[in-house]
Amino acid sequence: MEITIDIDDSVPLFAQLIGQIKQAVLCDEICPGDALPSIRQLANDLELNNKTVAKAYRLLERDSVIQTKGYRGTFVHPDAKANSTVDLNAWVVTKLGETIGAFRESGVTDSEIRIAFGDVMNRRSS
Amino acid sequence: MEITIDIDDSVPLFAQLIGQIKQAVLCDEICPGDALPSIRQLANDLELNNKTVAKAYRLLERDSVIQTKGYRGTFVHPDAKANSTVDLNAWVVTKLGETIGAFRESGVTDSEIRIAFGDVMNRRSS
DNA sequence: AGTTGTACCATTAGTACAAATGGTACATTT
DNA sequence: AAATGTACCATTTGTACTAATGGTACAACT
Repeated sequence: MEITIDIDDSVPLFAQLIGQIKQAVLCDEICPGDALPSIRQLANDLELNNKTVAKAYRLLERDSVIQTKGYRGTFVHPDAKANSTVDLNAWVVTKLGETIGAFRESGVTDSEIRIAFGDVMNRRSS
Repeated sequence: MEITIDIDDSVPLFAQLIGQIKQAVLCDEICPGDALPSIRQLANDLELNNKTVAKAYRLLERDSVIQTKGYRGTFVHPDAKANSTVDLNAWVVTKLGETIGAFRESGVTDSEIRIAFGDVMNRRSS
């Protein structure tokens, strides 16, 4: 499995990582059960910070593309192939687009939408 | 009708204006058909910039609280009282809260929600 | 002992936007 | 001529977030 990171790309590093690992799963370069390099090791190979790789792994595990088994390492999830095609973000964008579209048609200002968005995001996290 | 603007308030100046005019409508201090001070005049009285007052008037007209009749001036909308209680922003916050709540329950990161939000907002404005 | 994922502490640089200000100009009515 | 709402040009200040970096520490396994 070859992973290439382009620092000059506008796509965030952790996002590039996620994309390439998903791609590798879809192309059968890595199969369910296969072990993935450890966070520290991959970070070292790609000359990235541990946190950057850890962030990618965290997101990949949430999407059930990989499975972390504590001290035993990280492995490709059994349903990785199916879950790599399911783009959670695409669903969020679509759903959010519908909602915001309705606002705009009602004459709500983009500025007001942004403010409301900020309120909603801050109220629940505190 | 007395309007008080507090520069030190965290509430934006134009928002204070909107709130106070709506309040004046609800309290019958100003009634449908009444003339409102012109943008320039009100800005002068309150020591605000023309644009700030114009912004408030623009939003108030969108909400059908006031009615601008070009060169003849600005007047209180016939349905002002009803429209002053309808808070468009509250509806936006509620609806947006439901949508975002669903995202969060699906494990979507706040960060990802923000990114998706940014994508949606930029798609149509450009 | 060494490695695993993970959780805290923190800072830096960059981006994006809100809010407000300022000036100029227009068409149209009184 | 004066006033109306409106539209465009622009800048400044402050905030808030992202992305990435760095360091330290933990419990549990090999």
